[in-house]
Amino acid sequence: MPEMPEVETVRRTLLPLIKGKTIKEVKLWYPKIIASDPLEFTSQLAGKKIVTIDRYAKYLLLRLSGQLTIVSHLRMEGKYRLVRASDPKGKHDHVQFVFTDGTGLRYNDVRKFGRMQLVKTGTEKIVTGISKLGVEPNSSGFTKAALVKGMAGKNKSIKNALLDQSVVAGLGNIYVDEVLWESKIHPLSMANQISKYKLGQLHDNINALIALAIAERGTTVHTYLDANGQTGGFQKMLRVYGHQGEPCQRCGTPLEKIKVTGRGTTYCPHCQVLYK
DNA sequence: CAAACGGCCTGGCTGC
DNA sequence: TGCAGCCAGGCCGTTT
Repeated sequence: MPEMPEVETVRRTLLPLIKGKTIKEVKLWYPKIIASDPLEFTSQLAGKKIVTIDRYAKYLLLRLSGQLTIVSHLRMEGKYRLVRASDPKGKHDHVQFVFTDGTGLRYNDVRKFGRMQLVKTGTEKIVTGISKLGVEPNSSGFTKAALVKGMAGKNKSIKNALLDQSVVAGLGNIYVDEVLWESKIHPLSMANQISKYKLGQLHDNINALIALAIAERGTTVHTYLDANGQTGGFQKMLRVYGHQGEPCQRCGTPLEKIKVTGRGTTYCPHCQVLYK
């Protein structure tokens, strides 16, 4: 499940594969992946060149000539890879950008959750999800004060508040569990009841964890691969996610797995403090 | 307005 | 072996 470190790794590995290439045509094998008008998507992209790739939180922004941007969200299992355009379509290949040099950028997504949308560059905020995003870890806007203020307005669990993207943008289920363990905060703690001091620690841990995960090229737990088909390396550093029943690495207490508003949540019942 | 919840999807796993 | 049922979970639209 790509979260911000995985999406950043995709951005870095994909860019050199496609930068400067010109789109000849777009094949939509499963049009529902396109959140904007599919016909307009294919017609507008013909003849456009890949200029660069940016990222905002978990969104990839493919910058094209003609002031166009493809906003792409991989959701759970979306993947990009470069192929020969004539290669047979795989079972879960849904979109192909055919380049003038005979190669093709394939979008593959087993669960079909991912979405792409074509917007005019600079108007990305018209995309529903982007309009509601808070600040990214390790960005200038992500200050301790911003985290404290954001959480003060959240009458829900810290787990839920970190997953909703409106205060901190880019964390998903894995890194939220990891950072709450690191910060010794129980996932069911109410976001607006956690002390300023504790939120300060959480802030520092979010920045450190995300930076480390990006340096490790993300986490592969189920099916995540970068644009070169490589796995990440952070999974070996996970402390709680996927380790339910094993002893906490700090205190030895068996880690527990619970549901927090429908999401699997692993934590240490002994050393993660409940604020309520 | 914020919070909660069902739906979207397929494959892997469990239990009968 | 077959198969129903559950789980994985980010985000969106709808309801509360």
